[in-house]
Amino acid sequence: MSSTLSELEKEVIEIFVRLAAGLSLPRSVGELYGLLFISPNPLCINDCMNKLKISKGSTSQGLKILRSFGAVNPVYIPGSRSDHFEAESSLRNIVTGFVNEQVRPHLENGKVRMARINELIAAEEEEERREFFEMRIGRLQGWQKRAGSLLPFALNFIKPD
Amino acid sequence: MSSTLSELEKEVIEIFVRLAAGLSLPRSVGELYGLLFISPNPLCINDCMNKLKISKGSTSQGLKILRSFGAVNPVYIPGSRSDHFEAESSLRNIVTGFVNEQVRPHLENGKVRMARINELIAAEEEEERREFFEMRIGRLQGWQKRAGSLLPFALNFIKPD
DNA sequence: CAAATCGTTCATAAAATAATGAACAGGCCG
DNA sequence: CGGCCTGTTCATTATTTTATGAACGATTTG
Repeated sequence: MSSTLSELEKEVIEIFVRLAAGLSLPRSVGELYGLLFISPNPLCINDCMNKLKISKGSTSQGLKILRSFGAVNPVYIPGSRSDHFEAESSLRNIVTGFVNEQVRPHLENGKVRMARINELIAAEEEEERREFFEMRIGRLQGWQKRAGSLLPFALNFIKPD
Repeated sequence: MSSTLSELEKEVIEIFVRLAAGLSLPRSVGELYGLLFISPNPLCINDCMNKLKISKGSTSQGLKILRSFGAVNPVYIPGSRSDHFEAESSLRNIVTGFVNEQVRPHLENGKVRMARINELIAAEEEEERREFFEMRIGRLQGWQKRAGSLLPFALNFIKPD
């Protein structure tokens, strides 16, 4: 297997590097996914680090992250001692994994905070101010709820592939 | 006007600080929006920097970013020489602005790249490899298109408030 | 069992990002 | 005009994030 990147590989990897940046994931994570996405065969850690010229640590860490939301799957290769990986190619699976891992926790956390905020508002003496606060926080809660309901909807929109 | 943050303010600001982190925007941007969101009156740069205890530079920069996608609007205050700002409270306006500024450019860019990638694939001699590449890139384009059509749809889902 | 292979972890180095505050430009008022 | 107030910019500093690679435990091989 060639240890340098083809033009095609470079181009595809760049797409995912940019995507990773947009999601504020480390660049190496984008590189790894891009490489695996366009690779006809599953690759092991050594293949990845050689082709991408990144360190073993980054490779191990990056694949761990990718596995954590199911963007990459381990593949058993008979006769090889190393773990191999291939890119999960179902967008839906990846997005679902990503949302569950990285997005939902924040939404949950927000809900908890709201309880405290509502208490604080109730304690406001001056009526006009209290009403303003209630209005704004009401809106905030509306957003939260809407985000919560948009999510499953969006996931559904990404039909089963 | 008090120059220290009330409990309520702190709590609300924290919500937006976290949100900003999620969008990988500077913390100061979250602080500023949170402060304005819960403020009954428009605030000027000096108000903001005093209450948040951040530098003039950060304040100026942060408000610039917030204005860039319409999360904050300038308000004319008769008799004051400083610009004042209030939070835009229409989620839809903010999300639309944010998507147009920070998301769409990436999608566009991706489309451009695809042209080059398709050329590269066409040049692949070995049939089996070429077919694999076509399959994967086809999928990639499917994602792109879907992301493009999900966006306006999601914006619409956020009804006019 | 000794040597080699594999993968992870973690202290450290390097790089990227954000905050600071002084310098500056423009406007306003006396 | 000259001092004063506003807000922006940008070089520098501080902070945070990411990458590196050596050390390690686990596993396999001969």
